[in-house]
This record gives sequence, structure tokens and C-alpha cells, in this order.
Amino acid sequence: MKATRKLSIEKISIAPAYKVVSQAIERQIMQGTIKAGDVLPSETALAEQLGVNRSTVREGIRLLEQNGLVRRRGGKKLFASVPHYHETAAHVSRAMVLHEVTFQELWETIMALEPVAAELAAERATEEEIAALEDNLERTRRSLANSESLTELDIEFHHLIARASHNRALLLAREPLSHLFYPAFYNVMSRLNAGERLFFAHDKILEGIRNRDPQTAKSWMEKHIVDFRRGYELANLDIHAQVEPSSLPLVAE
Amino acid sequence: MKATRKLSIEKISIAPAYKVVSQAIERQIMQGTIKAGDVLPSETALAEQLGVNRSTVREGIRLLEQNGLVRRRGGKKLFASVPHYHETAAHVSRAMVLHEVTFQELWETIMALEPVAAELAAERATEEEIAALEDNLERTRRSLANSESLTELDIEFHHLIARASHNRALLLAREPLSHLFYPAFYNVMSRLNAGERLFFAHDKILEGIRNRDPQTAKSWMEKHIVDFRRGYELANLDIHAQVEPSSLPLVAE
DNA sequence: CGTTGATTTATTGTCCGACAATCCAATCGT
DNA sequence: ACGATTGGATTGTCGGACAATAAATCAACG
Repeated sequence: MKATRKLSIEKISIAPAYKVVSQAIERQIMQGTIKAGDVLPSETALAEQLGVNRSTVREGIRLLEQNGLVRRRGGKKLFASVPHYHETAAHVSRAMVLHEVTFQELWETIMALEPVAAELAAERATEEEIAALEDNLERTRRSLANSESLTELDIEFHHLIARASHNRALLLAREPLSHLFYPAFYNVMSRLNAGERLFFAHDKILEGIRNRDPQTAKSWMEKHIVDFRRGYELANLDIHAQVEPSSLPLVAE
Repeated sequence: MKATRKLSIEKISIAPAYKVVSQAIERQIMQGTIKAGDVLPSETALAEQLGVNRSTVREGIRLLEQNGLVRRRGGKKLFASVPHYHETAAHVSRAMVLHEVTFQELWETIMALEPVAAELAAERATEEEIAALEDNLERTRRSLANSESLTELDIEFHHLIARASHNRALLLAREPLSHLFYPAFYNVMSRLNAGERLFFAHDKILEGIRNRDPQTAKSWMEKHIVDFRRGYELANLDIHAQVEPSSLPLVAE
């Protein structure tokens, strides 16, 4: 940059310039100097400001881009941005797959989160959110035969509930888990023909939410999740099997 | 628009080459063609294989690098890698801060996770893990006066319990939350002098774990988390305040 | 023969310059 | 006022260059 502050022969590894560039911009975004939606200077301008070459700036931008802190809109301009929750969820999903998390670990965690989500949803869901849930339920009723859409509808149902909980931390924590359940869920559904039970449980949960009855919503959600595990075992699937990456793209927006 | 005689299938923008490069490598890693620890070809070799320029390869590598799918060791060689859980946690933390998650949301979520973690830890903790928890407790006892170390020790305690739960999904889900609690926790500690209560609760939780008594561990953890919230309110802090970014680095390894 | 030290080679990080495609904005024609 | 045109700005990609340094190779030495 400008001042040479490298007098001491510090431990090791001065960060490469592209990383410094990325961190410099990241700091400004985190501090609020740059707000989401702001358009960033052009690459050449940044290169000049930061005193590095454009190629270096580009590499720095790639880091931010992958984080979702920055994205291109309209193909040209670079905007600061808040990471979309499904990008974040995808990161976590991938990490879990690579860490070879088992179905049981997934289940234990979702079992901790979903009932709370249902409980909070019963307290806070807006009319629109309840309508969306009812729409989902209706589509579920019409898809009882089709394992594939049933699986997608179930994932959507739980996602909608998490949204209705109005708790973004919860939403962000459960999303990657839900995503990873897809393959297991599909397996259970196509082998067990458990559509009726699923519909019934969803109906009860939604009833609890509609009636602003957190306890009902919560306990039916618990039953629902427990039931799924039983189905998993009944379908002769290995509870200690590693979760597979789901090719299903995370729900958008 | 359609004045040119280009084939009309041109609508969707083709992904830039650097993204294609990144995805190509990512796919190989996810499929297991490349396993964690493998050393990747040099940039020039990759450029040749993929038929693009080295600069383009570099930009692609940056994407993977930020994801933790790939990292440099010894400053030269590029290794495939599994994302470290604290990298993933940092992603999520940042996302939550930028989404302006409130303390209440954070609390509700951690309230769902921590008791389950304690419960599972009581069932599964190894002797080493229990020893580490006891060591932590002892250090806590000696730090009752110091808010700062108390905060760090508490975070470590909960992290150790999550580890002892032997559930990596749970570990990964709760880590970013725990991290974000740091500032709030420090505030409560330094205003309320609640070290004794904290120590007492930790002691009870650990007792439950040591005695392989999941219910005790779980219910004391519940009390502990509820207690923290009460402390937060007693300290006159706003439950709906946005969480701040913690400058505390995530626990390493 | 194994260890150490010197030398060569390979590779990364950074820079420079170039160019086509394309988006953006200002201008122009009507 | 408004649509088309044009020209500048910007991005994505390429090619090449070079210093620094990690890795590999070889030489000397005990």
C-alpha cells in the first residue's frame, strides 16, 4: 500500500495481495461503509485505489463473489450484497457431505429444530404464510401417489414453516439439513407409500399453526419427525449411512 | 433484439469460464475422484488440461479456495480439502450479521440446540472429552472475576459439549450461533457478575454428563440457557438488538 | 551410507498489455 | 418526446513476463 510496516520479521506468511484486497472490501461491507445494493467501483478503479494490478483485484473479487458478499447484476456492474440464505445453506450442505455426516446426525439435529420452528410459526405466522402452507397442503393432497413431488412438497412445507417462524437464525440453521434429507426422504416415500401419514401430520401441524396453538403444532411436528425416522428404518435403510449430496437445487430467493 | 440471425437459444447467459473451471474441479472433489489430501496439478497444467488461460484457472481456484474445498499448504502445492468447520461457521456467522439477525432469534435457536447437545454428550462423551470439560470447568472456577476469560471459557465449554455429542451436523449448526453470542455474553458478564451462577450450571451439566444421565444434563442446560436470557434482560440489553460481528476468531482446528 | 549443503527447476504471485463482447450513456434523427 | 445509433467504459479472457520461493536434484562430507 503506502506505509511499509513490515519491519519485524514476523512469524510467517504475509497474506497474498488478492486476499488483502478481498479482506479490505469485506471489512468495508461488514462495517457498513458499503451497504448492500451499492455499486462498487470498476476493476480498474479498484486496482488504482488499492495500488495493485487489475488481475489481482479480480482474484480478490472472486473470493467475495463466492461468499455472496458481492455479485454481478446485469452482467456488468458489481454490487455489494447480503449473502442469499440458500448460498449459505449450500456451503453448509457441502461441508456436511464432505464431513461424511450420517443420517442419524442429521435427524437428531432436525429433530431439535423443527418442533421449535413449528411452535414459533404458530405464534407468528402471517395470514399470507398460512395461506402458502395451505396451498402446499392442498398440492400435497393431490400428489399422494407421486413420491418425487411428495418429497419436494414436504421440503417446501418445512421450509415454509421455518419462514413463518420469523427466525432467520433458525431458518439458516435448518435449511442445509432439510436439503440433505431429500435423497433419504425420496427413498422412504417410494418404498413405503407413506403419503397418507405425511399428509395427516402436515394437516395437524398446520391446524396448530392456524389456531395459534404452539403446543399442538410442536408436538405434531415432533411426531412427524419421529415418524419419518421410523419410516426410514422400516424401509430398511441404514441409519448410519453417510448422507449423499442432493442434486436438487436449493429453493430460490 | 432478434434482428440478428443468431439462434434464439442464446437467452441464458453462459457461465464465465472461471466459474466453469471451479465447478469442474468441485464436481471431481464431490464425486470423490479427487479425495481430500490429494495434491492438484499445477496451475499451468490445469490451464492446459481445461484449455483455458492460467489467469482463468487462478480465478477459478479462488472460488474453491474460499469454500475450503482446496487450500495451499507450504505456500506452494495445492491440496484438495474438506472445509474446516470453523470456516463454514464463519460463513454462516457473517450471513447472520448481514441479515441483521436479532439476539432473540439467536437465543431461540441456540435454545433448541444446546439441550440436545448436552443430552447426546451425556450418552456419548469419551473419557478424554469429559476430562477436557473438567479442565475447562476448573479454569472457569479460577476465572470467576474476569469477564473476558469467563466469556471465552463459556464458549469453549459449550463447544466441547457439542463435540462430545459426536454429532457433526449439530456441531456445524450451533457453532456460528455460539460465536455470535460473544459480545452479548461479555456484556452480561461484565455487568451482572454472574460468574457464580454460570459455574454452578456448568458444574451441574458436567455432572449429568459424567454420570451418563442425559436428562439431568439436558435440563440443566435448558436452565442455563434460560438463565442467560434473563441475565441479558436484567442487564438492560435489548432483546431485539441486532447481533454484532464478533472480532473473536473462531476456535481453531 | 546417511546427512547436510548447494544448485537447479518448477510453481506461484504479481504485473503489463491487449482485445472482443457487451453494457451504458449520451447523442442524434425524427 | 422517443427510438435508434454510436462511442466509451467495463468485463472476461488471453498471452507473456519476472521475482520470489518451495521442491527436487545433485554434490560434498562425515
